[in-house]
Amino acid sequence: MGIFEELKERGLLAQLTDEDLIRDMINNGKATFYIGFDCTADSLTAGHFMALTLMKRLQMAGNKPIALIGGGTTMIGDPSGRTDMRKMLTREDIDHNAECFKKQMERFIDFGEGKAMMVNNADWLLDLNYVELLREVGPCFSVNNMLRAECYKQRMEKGLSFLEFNYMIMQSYDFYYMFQKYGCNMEFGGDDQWSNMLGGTELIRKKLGKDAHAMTITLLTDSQGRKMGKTAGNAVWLDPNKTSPFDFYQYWRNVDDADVIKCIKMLTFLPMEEIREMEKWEGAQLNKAKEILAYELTNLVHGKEEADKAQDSARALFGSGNASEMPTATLTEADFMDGKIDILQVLVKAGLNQSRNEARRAVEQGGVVVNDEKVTDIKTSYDADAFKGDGLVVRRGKKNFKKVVM
RNA sequence: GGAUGGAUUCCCGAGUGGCCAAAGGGGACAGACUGUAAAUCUGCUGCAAAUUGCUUCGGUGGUUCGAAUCCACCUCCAUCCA
Repeated sequence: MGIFEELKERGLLAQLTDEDLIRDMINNGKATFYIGFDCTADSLTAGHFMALTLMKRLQMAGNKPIALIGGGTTMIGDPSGRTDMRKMLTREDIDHNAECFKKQMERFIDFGEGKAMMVNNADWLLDLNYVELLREVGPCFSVNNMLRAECYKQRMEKGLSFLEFNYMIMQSYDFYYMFQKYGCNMEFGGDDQWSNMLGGTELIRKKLGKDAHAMTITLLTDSQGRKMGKTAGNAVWLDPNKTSPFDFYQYWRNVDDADVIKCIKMLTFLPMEEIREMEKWEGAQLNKAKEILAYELTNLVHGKEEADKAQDSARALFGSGNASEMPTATLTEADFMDGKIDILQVLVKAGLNQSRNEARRAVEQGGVVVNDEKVTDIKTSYDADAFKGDGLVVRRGKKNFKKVVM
């Protein structure tokens, strides 16, 4: 089975420009492909993770990946899949974000000599001359066609600025540029990128008379059709300082029954034979699959040690036994008033609640447990001594734990 | 440039002088039931020194005992005309 067949079985492939050609290319390691990453934040997210695994899979099959950091395109902002305009980022922010991306990718993809490349489109986009660019690529784009593209259609109602409208042209130019400079003959991207990607292949065909290919990855959505990799509107980050390995583990441990197998297929490197077995599981047995999914992904992103710790903690907290490892919050002298701190303050300081009002509600509704004892009085307070040594295990709701120490 | 409509809390959206921290829905959160799942039911959803006080309805000023609501100017957005 070639890599193409494997990708297909894992459900990763969405749209392709030419199935037979692409199969031949990637199965025989003839592809030099790129995936673009817009650096809108200072860490990659679980959403980018699938693209990273895809790069890795293709790299293992002998193809050469180019990770394109969108230092230039981020200046424009991609309107695809958005109902409103993105916040404009400054050049400094973008450069900083690009640096962060780079570090995170390096631990995942082998950027050794000739194996993979990382480039930043700021290097060629920022110095473009407007009139020259218009004359060079402008005639190759039909506004009529662009407006028909799905990514712009959605925005016709809410409004689309000229700035964003140009995003497709910038992305197409990237492909055109790298095709010539690096022999990049294929572009990968999320399914929402399809129209932008076709813009690139068209441009190459019109300008150079050559064929380039594009292929999209199925977006990872849950059974309700929502994009995965977000909790309450917040992204699940790959940076351990933004999303702790424990929380990362828990995110995947908590996916819907309906989504586990799909996630295992698309995101892990477990062999398909094993996955086919798991597909037969049902009911409570799926909990086992969720554990595997969470462990595998935490292992890939944070390493074996962190994955073990996360798994042990989770098992201890939700089963029985002592949780030696769990997210910890540290109090300081300043948090105490006359040597005491009340439960609401503890919840807020531990980051379990945003405000004292929220904490108050949690207590009143019976959702707060300290060292296995339910707290019913919002006036409950603790001495500093209580946090010395092992500290207190504070729980808000069923799944939020913090060990609070001094 | 002109005409019209609009901006309300996390999102959608009601409210057109006091009864408004602001209906209703969604989401989020908590409880029950479960398998750390889904569905369902219940509660809850600005902040705080908490039977009270403070801040919030695009922005700034004004009218009024009292403004999300009325007036002026400004900003942004949509639709139609150029």
